[in-house]
Amino acid sequence: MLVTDKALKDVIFFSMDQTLRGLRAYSTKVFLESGFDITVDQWLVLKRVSEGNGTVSQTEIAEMLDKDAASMTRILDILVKKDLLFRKMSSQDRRRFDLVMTQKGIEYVTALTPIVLKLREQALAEISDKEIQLVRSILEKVTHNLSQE
Amino acid sequence: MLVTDKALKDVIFFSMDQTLRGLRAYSTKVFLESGFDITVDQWLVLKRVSEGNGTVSQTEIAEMLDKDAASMTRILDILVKKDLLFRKMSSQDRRRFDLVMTQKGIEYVTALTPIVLKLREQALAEISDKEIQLVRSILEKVTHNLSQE
DNA sequence: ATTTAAAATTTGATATATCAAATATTGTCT
DNA sequence: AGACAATATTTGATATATCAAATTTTAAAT
Repeated sequence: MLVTDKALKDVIFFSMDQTLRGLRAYSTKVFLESGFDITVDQWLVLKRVSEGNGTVSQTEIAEMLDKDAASMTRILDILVKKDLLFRKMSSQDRRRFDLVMTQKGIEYVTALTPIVLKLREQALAEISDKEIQLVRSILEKVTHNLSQE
Repeated sequence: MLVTDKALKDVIFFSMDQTLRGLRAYSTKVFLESGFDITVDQWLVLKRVSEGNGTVSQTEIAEMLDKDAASMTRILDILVKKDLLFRKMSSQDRRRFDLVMTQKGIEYVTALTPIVLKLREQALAEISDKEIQLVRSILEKVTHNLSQE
């Protein structure tokens, strides 16, 4: 039974995208209001760098975040320009850079981490772990469905 | 009880984003392999135009798709350049353009509509309507949670 | 009828994603 | 050692998103 055309609002992927865009916009706004001029993507990168301070390369961060190497170069350029981290050439492998936090970068991570946790809590209020698990299993099914031939 | 830091893969919003990006990339690939050089965003716009052929403005399409007017201008520029639609000045309101399909645009929509339905079916295989409803209700909760103060 | 406010579209600036091509450096193979 | 493949990063082109400012036209208010 071929489903006929649906209104966009009934397409679950459209709703997902809308919700995510809303969360992204809201988070950026909260960051800004808290005094931190940083986007969500920049935050994700900064946080991963801070977790492996001085030991992770651009490629490694890109893999963790499922991002393109080219995007990573550009996001890092911005974080460097904002004086939140810097590139240090690896002594073992001169192709790669180890990413190192600046003092300001560390302050950002220290201050933003609890803010991000609170944001997440707010977004997931009244939603049980069981429900989240269900959503996760559905996402996994979708990914699996697309990888099949 | 303040949740401590989580690995990214355990953050449900990250997983959602990953799944959506995968679906988007897969769809674009299928479009291309089917002989249609069009992105998912361009498709969404073209489809909405076709549904109100000659009677909808840029702002109206932008609202339906929850997009910025500036983005809409640029996506339409591309669709015009690809000869899939054109802008016709409205006789009632000279500020606005009515969007009109070209023959080629109509052919694209005719051919792509069943492809998109099949993609959606594939992505949602083995997922029940009940599960989709649950995901939808959770997305609504999230959106609601963010709009509260 | 003027002034003023609102609406539709565009444009410029900045951020991000993806793909392909280019560079520099390592690793591997024989 | 020398050739060739693989890896890390960068750069250019194109697509999209968001914000702010500008333009044109219409609507509203006095």
